[in-house]
Amino acid sequence: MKVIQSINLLQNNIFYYIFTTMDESTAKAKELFRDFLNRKDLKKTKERDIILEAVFDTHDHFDAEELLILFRQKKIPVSRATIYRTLDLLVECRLVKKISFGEAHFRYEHIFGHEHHDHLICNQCGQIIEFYNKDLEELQKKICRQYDFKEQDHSLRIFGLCKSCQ
Amino acid sequence: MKVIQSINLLQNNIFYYIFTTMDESTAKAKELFRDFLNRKDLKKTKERDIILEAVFDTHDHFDAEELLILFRQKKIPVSRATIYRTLDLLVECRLVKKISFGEAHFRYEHIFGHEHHDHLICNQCGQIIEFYNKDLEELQKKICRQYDFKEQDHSLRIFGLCKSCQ
DNA sequence: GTCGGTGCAAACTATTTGCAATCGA
DNA sequence: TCGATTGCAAATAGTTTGCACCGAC
Repeated sequence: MKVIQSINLLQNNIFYYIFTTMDESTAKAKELFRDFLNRKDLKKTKERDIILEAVFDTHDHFDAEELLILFRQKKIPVSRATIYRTLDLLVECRLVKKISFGEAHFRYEHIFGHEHHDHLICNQCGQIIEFYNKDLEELQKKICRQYDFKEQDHSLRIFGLCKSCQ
Repeated sequence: MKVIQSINLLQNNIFYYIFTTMDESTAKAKELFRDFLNRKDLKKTKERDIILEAVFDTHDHFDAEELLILFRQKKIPVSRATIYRTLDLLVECRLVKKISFGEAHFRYEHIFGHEHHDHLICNQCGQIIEFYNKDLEELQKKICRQYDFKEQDHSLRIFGLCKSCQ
């Protein structure tokens, strides 16, 4: 199911009409984000809306700069500072995950509508392969019990060479 | 077995004599580092020696700034730039591992004389618990085979609450 | 109207780099 | 000797922050 949706931006007396199709999980994420903002007495702004949509449109591990470039290309006026501030909020309400792939900066991925997964990272071409393994999850739970540790999140990254780079 | 060892530093016409005890694994690491430097036609300098020792003295996950502070306290003249440059070399020759615990900077740990291990990280007090699980290693190998992926390294971090913070 | 939000530029943190002086082989 | 290494300070990359203005409720 797709939902047709429009955003109106008024800037320098020019209206920007942006029509996008929004899938169900984006719609659900929006709802959750709205609830989160309400709970925290924060305001719903068009910038936060735009960023959430861009994040859920990207089925990839993006960084803050990439979002900024995307917005500039599309002539959508959202500043770098707002991107960082909004990503923090999205991480706080657990719609987005902040991850480090061993680079000098952070990447993000949306997690709503996605199963938890881990990553295989190719040291040669940089390709990132997502995988999920049930046994692995079980084993980690077992390890946490051993150490009396209450797990909240985890991240397994396997670095090496992908099939085509070997 | 401990080895008594001395380093002489000549700086501003003052000799600094630093006597340290060096355990076997540090001695072995030094040897490996020396070989690495030889292979690469790089020079053995007192700074590189000092940094290697400090790294192997620390049984913890330190960062570059902590090393610098340590050297300043002990009045050992080694610059920040040299610390970063030498850590890169130690990572390259696989005596040291560069890890990210989700902070804005990197940490390092020496790996020689240590079994591979993974980390439980307490979100409350910041404590880092190291663990090793054989089944986990096996399972990861199996996953790599599934994806035709040649593993070179991996890192599993489980974030949550340690026993005393729950 | 009242705060909270935004954009901008400046600040800040971690890290890297250019360069002249110094040092190791 | 001669190129590699060092320390310094400046540059860079990523991110955060102060502040004046703007906008959601």
